[in-house]
Parts: sequence; structure tokens; C-alpha cells
Amino acid sequence: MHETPHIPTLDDVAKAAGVSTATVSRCLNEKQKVSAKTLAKVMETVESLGYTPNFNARAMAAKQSRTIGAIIPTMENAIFARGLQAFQEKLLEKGYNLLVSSSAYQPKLEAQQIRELVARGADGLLLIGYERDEAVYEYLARRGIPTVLAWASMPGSEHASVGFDNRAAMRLLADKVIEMGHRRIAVISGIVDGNDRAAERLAGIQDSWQAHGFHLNDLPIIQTPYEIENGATAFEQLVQADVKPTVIMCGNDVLAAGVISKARDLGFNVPNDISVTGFDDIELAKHVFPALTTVHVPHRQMGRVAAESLIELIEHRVKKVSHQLDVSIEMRASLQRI
Amino acid sequence: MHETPHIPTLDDVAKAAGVSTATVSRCLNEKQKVSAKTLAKVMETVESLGYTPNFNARAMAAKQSRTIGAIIPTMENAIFARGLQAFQEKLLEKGYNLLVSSSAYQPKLEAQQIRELVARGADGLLLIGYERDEAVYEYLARRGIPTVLAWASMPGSEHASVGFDNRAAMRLLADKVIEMGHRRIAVISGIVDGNDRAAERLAGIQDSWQAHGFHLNDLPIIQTPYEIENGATAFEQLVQADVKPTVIMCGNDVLAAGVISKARDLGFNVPNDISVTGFDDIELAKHVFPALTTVHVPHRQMGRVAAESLIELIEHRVKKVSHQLDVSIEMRASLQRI
DNA sequence: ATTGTAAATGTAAGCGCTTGCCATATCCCC
DNA sequence: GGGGATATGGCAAGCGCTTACATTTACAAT
Repeated sequence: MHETPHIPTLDDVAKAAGVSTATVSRCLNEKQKVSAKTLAKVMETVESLGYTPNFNARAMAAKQSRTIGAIIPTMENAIFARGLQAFQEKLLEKGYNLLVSSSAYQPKLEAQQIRELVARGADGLLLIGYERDEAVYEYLARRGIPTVLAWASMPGSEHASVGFDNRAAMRLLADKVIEMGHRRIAVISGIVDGNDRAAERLAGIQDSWQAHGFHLNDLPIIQTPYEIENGATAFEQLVQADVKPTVIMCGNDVLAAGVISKARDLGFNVPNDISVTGFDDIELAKHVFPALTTVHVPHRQMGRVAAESLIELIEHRVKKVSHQLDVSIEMRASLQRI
Repeated sequence: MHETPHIPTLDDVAKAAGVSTATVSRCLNEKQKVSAKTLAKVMETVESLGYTPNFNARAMAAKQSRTIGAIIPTMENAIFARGLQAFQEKLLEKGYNLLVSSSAYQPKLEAQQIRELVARGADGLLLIGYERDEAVYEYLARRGIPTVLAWASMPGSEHASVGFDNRAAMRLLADKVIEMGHRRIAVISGIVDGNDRAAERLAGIQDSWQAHGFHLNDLPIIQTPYEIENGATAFEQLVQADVKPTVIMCGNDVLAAGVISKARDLGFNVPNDISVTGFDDIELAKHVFPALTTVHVPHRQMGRVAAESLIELIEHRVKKVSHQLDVSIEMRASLQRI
């Protein structure tokens, strides 16, 4: 498209300003070490030459990139959007940049992307959940890459984390459901294999179910990837059972939205004929009809705290941090007393 | 957290394998230039040392990063998710990596992120829409960075683009709406300032409106950022007017979802009392109730074609590419004949 | 054997920046 | 005005890799 038309470098700026490259570098990075006069002169030439520092060269020489990497399971739905947004805002505020990849819920891909981000010189990493191959953690430890795990919490774990107790939260919701008279619960869970959050949420329902004296065999469960369409499909299957459930508890709001949509198509009145619950409290939750009873997760807070913790780890080499945030049950119209 | 425990470099591998760094580099990048025996030996040491190439060093020495950058206005909703996903898939297939930033619909931020990505050594860029400061295009041209603009199309423009005609598409939908008997249309548009897609969509409605002999003064318009909540709020305002609209045409599906939700809260029956239309055909569109009449955009195709075009630009230094994709009107229950 | 050619490998010069260390300027006080 | 403390600025050595060019090796043909 173009014959690369010389791109200005530090050297060019130095020559043009009549100083050494060291001085230009200082003007860019440690202004206080430079006299006001020199600074002004240098900045002016930087401006006039349209100079932009080469990031790779900088990262290489400084052995730090002020970049942190995040790998989330998916960008296709809003689950992680708000939290990540807050994470990024806090990062920018502290002078860091964010690099995001999505692993499509595939551990192999995630491992690969971790290496990729590390190879790119990420100073730290944000990962979702804790369930991954031990080799990955070893790799991270060997390279000395500070890492924070979010969206889950592992009391007693050796890893830094910022999250909440998925299991306890879902159990709380299930308790509520049973309290409201429901005795025929069906579950649409995310795929639990390789996804600790999904697994824990499911376990939370099971905890409650058993604690109330019911048998696990009487708790129908469908596992399916977190997509709105899958919620719809799973619902269709569940209501074909001999014993119709009175409530569908979903692994997250996206599945629940699919359920509500399909239920209406099939002529069910939610919540009169059947109740539905979700998890996450994404924005959509209060805009579906009927509004979704769900577990409210403090996404923005989680993002902010994760950013602060990670920076702490990077800059002060703190041993470890662990924050468990509180969640709450958001009662809305989709869940009704039976 | 750790005393950085020596990270293996190319040199380490070379020494351990008893060859030169050049040979190791060749084993990693141009296998065919190396004898099978050497290759095997080197790869083995790479493996045993757990060596990962340093990306920054590589990009610097090779003057190319096999990375391409994309800046989208927002990650908070699903508008760009599917297209970007397809874009990335095609990129990976061709051996490129993707770096994504979001500009929050702020031109200043976008300009900054463009510089950031270029500084990081991006070989090419994907940008959304065409409306941006001329200085940005000049910068890109000066650095010789191949760039593809997507989600919009500019016949006759000098820039490479892959998109569709927002204006014509929306006009088509508006024609349909008017054909169905609607004479009192209200519009909830995205913020048109700095957003050519939003501006063109709005213009499309206005085109149709005037072509049918109506006066622009009789077309109420609210501009608001693309958020579900904002659609709800805007709707509330619009129905307070003396002359109630019979249809609300929204700048995208997210706004429309907010409208549908709020309409129900206020006791309106959609579409009997009032019709609603969207734009984009995101997954949600067919899962709200009633299902949304909208403009179907071939997001995945757009992503794929954009990736191919960009790579073409980068590798073959083709002069320019421009693809205009077809969109279609997706008629669903939210729009009713009056 | 000798030579020619191509394939395989090595040598070393950067890529654009940061930073430890050293050399000046600058300034203040006596 | 001299001595020393301190603020500035320069020098040059890398950071880990690629690659043009030089050198060596392998092998076939003479």
C-alpha cells in the first residue's frame, strides 16, 4: 500500500532536539529527572516529528510492559462484560493496559493463550475460575507471572483470587425456591466439565435439595453451553417429562432467558404455570418478561478489586490476596410461590 | 511473588542443542531450511527447556508481528461479538493473532488506541465505520498500516471497507413500516455524532419518510446511547407526546429490547397497541416477546470477509478492497399492520 | 582425487528502547 | 572565588530475536 516512509525513532528525536537518547527517554518516562527547559524542547520535537514510542522495544528494554492480560471464557454474551469493563477502567487509572482473549470455554485454548500473553510480556494475568491443569499453574509460577483468579473463590487455595462462593449463592437461591413450596425442580446447568463455576452452582442446588430431604435421582439436570438458544432447547426437553417441573433453575441468566422465551412459545405462563430462576443478574435479567429472579453478582466491584489486587501483586510482590465478595438474591416476578 | 527464575532464551536453547541461534530460529520459523536431524534435536531441547519465544523481541527483529488489531465501539453488548468472533477465527486460520480494544464510542479514545496498537506493532487494523478525524487516516497512511473499515460501506471512498449500506437498509425497513399503514412513526436512534452507522440509519428513515410525502417535523426522534435501559427510558418519553406513535423504530436491537420491556411495564400490548422495530438481528432479537422485526446483518460473513481483505492488504499489498454485503429485512411479530 | 554446486549452518549486525554509571553543569555557602 | 553537594545529561551495554552474508559441509559429477 505504501513504501514504508521512515517512522521516527527515539534517535531521530534525540538528534532533532540536540540531546542524547537517554534524555529523550527520561522525558518520556521520568519527567522529574529532567530540567524543564530540556523537557519542553524534547516534547516539542516529539510532537513535531509525530513520534510514538515503539512498544516492543520498550517492553524489551525495560523488562516490563505495563500490560496485563485477561482470558475470559467468552465474549459472546454479557456475562463478563461489565466486570471486565470495570477491571479495565481501574487498570487504565493505574497506568496499565489490558489485553483480552477469549478461550471459548476450551482449556487447551486457554493454556495456549496464557503462553501467548506471557510471551507478549504481560506483567500479570486475570483468569476466570480456578479449575485448570496443574501444569498451567506451574508454568505461571516458573515464569513468576502474578495471576489473579476471578469469578470464583477458593478459600484455602494457594492462588490469589477475587470472587464469590458460587455454591453457597446458588444454594441460597435453591433454599428460597424450596421454601416457596416448589418440590419439582429441574435444572439447566452450564457444562460443568472444566468449568468450576458451573459445577459449584449445580452442587449448590444439590446441597439444598438433599438438605431438604430429597433424593438426587429426583432432580432432573440438563447440561448445555451457555447460549440463549440452548436454554430454549433444554426447556423443551424438560417439560416433556412425565412429572412436569414447577420451576426451572438455570445456571445463568442467558439460559434462563432462553427458557422464558421458549416457555411462552409453548404456551406456558411464567410464572403461573412454571417458575424460572437465573444467575448473574446481567442487565437483560430485569428486561425479560417476566423479570428474572436471579443471584446478583457484584460484577463491577469484582472487576475493580481484581485490578487492584493484581497491581498489588505486581508492584509490591505481595504474597497473596483473596477477596470473597457478597452476593444477594434478586427476587423478581419469574419465581412464584406455588 | 518469586525471584524471577531464569527464563530460557534462544541462546540457552542454542547452547544446549549445540547449534547457533540462527539455526534455532530457523527451526522455529522456517523448518524447511534445516536438516531433519538438527530440527529434531533442537525441538527436543526447546521442549525440555520449556522455551517460549519472546514475542516482543521477535516482532522487533522481524519487523512484523503477525498480529492484527481491532477497535470496536463497545464490548458491552452483543452487536459486534459475532462478527468479531468470525473475524478472529479466520485470522487464526491464516496464522494471525487478534488484539481487541473497545473505544466506548469515544473518538479520542479510539485515536489513542489506534496509536497504541500501532506502537505494539500491529500489522493491520480493523476499525468500525468510517467517520473519524482525517488526522487519524493520515497517521495510518504515514505509517503504512493496512486498515479495513467494517460495519459500514462507503462507495467511492478511498478506504478499504467491508460492510453494508446502513442507510439503504433502514430505508427499506421504513418503507415496509409505512407500507403497513403506519403514519405516526417515532424514532429512537443511537447518538449520531461521531457514529456514521447511527447517522445513516436515521437518515434512511428520514429518506423514506420524506419520499412518502411526510414532513421531517412530524418525525419525533430521540438520540440515546445503545443500552437497553436507554431504550426503555426513551420509550417512556415518546409515549407521553400528544400524538401517540403507532410504531417505534429503533437504531438497533438493544434499544428495541428496552422499548418492548418498558412498553409491557406501562401496559402496552406490542404489537397490538404499538409496533417496534430494531436493527442488527442479534440473537436476542428472536427471543424477546414479541420477536423483533429487524434488519438482518450478515455479521459472521462480514467478519470473515474483513479478515480476508485485511490479510490481502497486508500480504499482497493490494491497492484497495471494498465489499458491500447484502442485508435483509427479518419480519417478526413486533411489527404489525395497522 | 578434484572440483562445482547446493544445502546447512554459523557470524554478527542490528531492531528501538531503557538504565547503570560516569562526566559535567549548576548552585550554594563560606 | 573555591569547594563540594546536587541536579542534569551522555555513554554504551544490553534486552531476545531475525536475517543478510559468509562459511562450511555434503555430495555428485568429472
